[in-house]
Amino acid sequence: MPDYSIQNLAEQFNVTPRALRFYESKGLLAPAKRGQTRIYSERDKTRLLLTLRGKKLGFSLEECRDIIDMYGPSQSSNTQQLIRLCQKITEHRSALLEKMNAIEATLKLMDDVEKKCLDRLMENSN
Amino acid sequence: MPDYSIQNLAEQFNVTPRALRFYESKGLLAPAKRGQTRIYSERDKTRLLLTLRGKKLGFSLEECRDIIDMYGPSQSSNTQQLIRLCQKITEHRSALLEKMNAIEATLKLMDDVEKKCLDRLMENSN
DNA sequence: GCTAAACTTGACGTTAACGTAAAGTAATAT
DNA sequence: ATATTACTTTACGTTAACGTCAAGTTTAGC
Repeated sequence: MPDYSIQNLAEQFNVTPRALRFYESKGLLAPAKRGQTRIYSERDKTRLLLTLRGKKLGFSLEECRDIIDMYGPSQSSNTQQLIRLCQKITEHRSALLEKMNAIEATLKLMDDVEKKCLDRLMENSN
Repeated sequence: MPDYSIQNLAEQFNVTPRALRFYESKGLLAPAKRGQTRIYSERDKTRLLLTLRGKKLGFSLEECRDIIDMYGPSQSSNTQQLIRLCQKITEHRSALLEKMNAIEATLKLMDDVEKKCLDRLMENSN
């Protein structure tokens, strides 16, 4: 199982080591340590991927952490918590669907603008 | 054509008057003024909608402004600028498509987690 | 054994997106 | 006429998400 240095992982995802330490301080990552030095596992890599994916969608780091923590192998066989998880998933899903709608609306708008734009370019080239 | 007070428009979109003034200071809105008082038109309302839509998708206010300004009735028959606009649309579109992919990936992940969650709930209820 | 490179932990600085409080004005109700 | 209410500007406060030093440690090469 391949492990990564902080610099290496940072480069893979095009972020700075500072960001990785910051994410750790916020509970998003929890790399192993050999002495003082951080060692990132595949699990950390996956969590980082999910974090950045969440960020791209406009979620805060705290939201990302909560979501990722829940989706992880929480192993909570506790019925109450399982139900909570299902509820959270439903909430989160509708938030994502709203964003989808926003994207689709924007894409449509952009298509219109692009058409008008191209039309004018045609006229101008006469 | 219906105009809106700052309070009214704010309520419609569930934001604060402070936010509207802030958006104005950033060049996103430009309401008319009767004396000191702001009067928001349909155009302002539309721009606000687009702003909030952009925000929901994780764009900064500055990005929102740039995008909205370009898509607006810029009336620039200037060929150079029309070409720039088309390029910007292409860029922006690929950014949106990336977000779509992120959403779809997350939705899939959530479906998986939900299934496992429901499976466990079934077991527990035995 | 020494230096340079890569790592570490503080700690303060910065930007974005507003919140909030102060102090004044303008319209409206009584 | 006055009090309340809704608006205004100005300005400082706040949170998130890091950037940017400063100062020390550990590892790798020679």
